[in-house]
Amino acid sequence: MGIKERKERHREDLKARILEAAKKLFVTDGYEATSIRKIAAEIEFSPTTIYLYYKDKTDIAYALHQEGFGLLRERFSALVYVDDPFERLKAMGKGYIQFAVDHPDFYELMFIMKEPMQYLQAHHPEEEWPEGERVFNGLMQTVEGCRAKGYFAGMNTEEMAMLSWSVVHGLCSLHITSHFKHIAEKCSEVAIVKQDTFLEGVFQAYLQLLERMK
Amino acid sequence: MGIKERKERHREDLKARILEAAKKLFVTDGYEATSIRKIAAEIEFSPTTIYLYYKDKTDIAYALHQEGFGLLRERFSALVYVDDPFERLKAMGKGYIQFAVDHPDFYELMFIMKEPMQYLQAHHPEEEWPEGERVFNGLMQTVEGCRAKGYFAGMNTEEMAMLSWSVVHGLCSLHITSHFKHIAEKCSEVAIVKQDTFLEGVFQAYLQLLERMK
DNA sequence: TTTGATTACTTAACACTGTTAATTAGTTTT
DNA sequence: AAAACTAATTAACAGTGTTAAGTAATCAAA
Repeated sequence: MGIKERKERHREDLKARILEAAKKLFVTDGYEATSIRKIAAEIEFSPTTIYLYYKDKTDIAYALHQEGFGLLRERFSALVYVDDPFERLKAMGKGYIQFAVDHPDFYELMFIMKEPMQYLQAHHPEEEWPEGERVFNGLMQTVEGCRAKGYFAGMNTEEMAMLSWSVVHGLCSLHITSHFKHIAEKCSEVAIVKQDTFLEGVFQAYLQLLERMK
Repeated sequence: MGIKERKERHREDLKARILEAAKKLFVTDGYEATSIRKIAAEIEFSPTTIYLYYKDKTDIAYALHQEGFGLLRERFSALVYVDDPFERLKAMGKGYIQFAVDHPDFYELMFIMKEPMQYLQAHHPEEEWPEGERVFNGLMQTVEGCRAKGYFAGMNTEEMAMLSWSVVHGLCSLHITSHFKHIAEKCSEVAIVKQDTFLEGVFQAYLQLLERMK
């Protein structure tokens, strides 16, 4: 029967198919609504089969978190051709925000939720979040490049990189959790029609601050 | 009609007792682990009784969210005596961060989780998050005061206030979700021993940026 | 005073959730 | 052919938020 054929088809990369199904449900319904049983139904397996390939739900969450970082790095990879470090820093910020707007669910899993980070701390205590470090190192290099060109005189590279991240993360985080919306609507009197325009505006204000740091 | 009033008082009392029990469980076990059944057990009532006083769990979440804003405003109320607006802006940032460190669970409910905001949007669509607006207005006034003293020339007040908020929220958010930790530990080579010191350091870096904006 | 309505609360149940133990079917190895 | 190993299953546990239906007690009107 067809059932047997299906079982034969992809048995080796069943782990990959589980993640694929999880991702599909996750991007449409969100993480909380993506249950083990729904994932199992999607790939037409028993719910408990999932546990033969993933330790628990946070394990899947971490795998999706990694997928998200793949998407983010893909976006950032285009920016290596921006020679001027300060221009690159600006472009990274813009790209980061755009990523959060385009993939709010992934962003949530990567930077807002506690789940994957707790999983990491519990199961890989020495590995220290490689995905995050990799991206952060890229940011640090760019900040370092800015300093070499005379920007951010007398400031610590790590702290400056962390500050840059905090600004854009603060914006993205408040945007996704819809805190931003409530405030932005109130400020609409000053010709701020669209929410994204305000988001962009605040980021531009930050760039103005940086611009004066040469 | 004295009886009716007494009954009403009793009713308000029970509603308050439910919230009190919820808060107790919430600060010790966190929001997710605070179940309706546990709250009910705490006040020795049936679980369904909760629903006679609160619409659903998000209703309780919003009430706790309001409690949190009470604590935050309490903290901010001491800062009205800081006359210089720029000093007050700095003090507000420091106070905000300290609040997040002292009450991470409340902070999460107020600024990180989607739940209470979604509840607000669903049940009070026109009220527009009064707690948030009230605090944000205080921030805007302070920024306006800074501008009056020559700071932030040529910059929009709303955007500048939003930027200030985003910076500290970004820091607090990444701190609470323990993203910060993983990065901070990596940067420990540069004599950054404690996590809070790094948190403070990044905030100081932001203040340095602002300082040069006069 | 008795009847009927209202109030405050409870019990029972639904439809889920993540997760584990025990069990079956199928394939290898001995 | 028997034993061992593997992959997937069924059944079950302990919990979740939430709703419908039922039960006592209290109140107002006849």
